[in-house]
Amino acid sequence: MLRISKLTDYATVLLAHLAEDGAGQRTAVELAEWSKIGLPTVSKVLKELQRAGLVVSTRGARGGYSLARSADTISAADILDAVEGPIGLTECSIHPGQCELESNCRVGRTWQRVNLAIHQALADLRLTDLANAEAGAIPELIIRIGPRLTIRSRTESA
Amino acid sequence: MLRISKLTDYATVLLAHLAEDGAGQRTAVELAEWSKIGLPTVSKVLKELQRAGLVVSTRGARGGYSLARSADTISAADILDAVEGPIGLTECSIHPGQCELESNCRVGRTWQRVNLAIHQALADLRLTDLANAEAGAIPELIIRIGPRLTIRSRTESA
DNA sequence: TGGATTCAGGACCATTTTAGTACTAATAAG
DNA sequence: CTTATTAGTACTAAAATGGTCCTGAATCCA
Ligand code: FES
Ligand code: FES
Repeated sequence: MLRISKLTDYATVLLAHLAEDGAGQRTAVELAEWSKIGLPTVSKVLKELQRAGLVVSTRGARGGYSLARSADTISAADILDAVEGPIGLTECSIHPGQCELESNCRVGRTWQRVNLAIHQALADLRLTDLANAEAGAIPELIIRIGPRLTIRSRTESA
Repeated sequence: MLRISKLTDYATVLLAHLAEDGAGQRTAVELAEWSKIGLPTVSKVLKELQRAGLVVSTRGARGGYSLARSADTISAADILDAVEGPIGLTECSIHPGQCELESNCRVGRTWQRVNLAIHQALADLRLTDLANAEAGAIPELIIRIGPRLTIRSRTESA
């Protein structure tokens, strides 16, 4: 359904680790060893995260990576966007007006809305929540599809 | 973010057309001409939809395709599942226990939940809604992530 | 200063997925 | 029997993904 690339999963794992207490700064090598992911791959992911501004890096001896901001302020959507880029839902959503089907097709716009809604929901899901999933501390979410539809979440008392 | 393959988009377009008033039965050729999608591709998509039980087909002269059930009872999730298959969110979700990272990784389960939630939301979004998106008739959605989190949608008065 | 460490930026390749095509068989109508 | 139409499947081409490697730049420290 919703497919998350391996790279994104790696990113989440790594970020979650960086978010741990006292993790502070870690080198790519440390992270690779800890995570059992290949070093080049870890490097690549971290570089992307750096470009996206989710982690800060220090070069040179005693360098490494650490979170750019607190885990509270990093959302699942941030991670997705960072690693997978702002990819459109359909071809048409990228080049509007160029699609032959556009006249017939009323769907594009709706998928778009759904996409947007999901994105917004994920924007409310914090790294903290991802990391502590088992603890179950997941906060309230509000999603809005288009001008009319709202999706809202709240914590149920189990 | 959420990426929908072209094929899925085609499927939606075609289904929406079949759902139109008085559409009844259409041949693959008609649908191809109407939609401006290549005939072989249209064929392929329709065959998949047939296998998934979303459309029924009649062979031979005067044959064609039509919806297997009313557009009310076909959900966005059905379409996704039909065309894209029941693909897991991450590698690990498919082969649990085989992943080296599993010990470190607390994320998998959460992504899983998110995925599930989205799927459920989409299960409440009907073909009817997709087809009439512009009319804005989008109903209430309820999403549940795990035992604790609930995402709920409702129609806002604009 | 110079060497060691560590990230930055690409280029690059292998594999998998996706999209699309083609061909043959089956089924039904007339 | 002939024609219309879907079913099944195999195949190819193109793109995305996952992963590697190399070269250069920053930083630290002796
Ligand atoms: S398929 Fe192009 S606009 Fe819907
Ligand atoms: S990456 Fe395999 S369990 Fe999370």
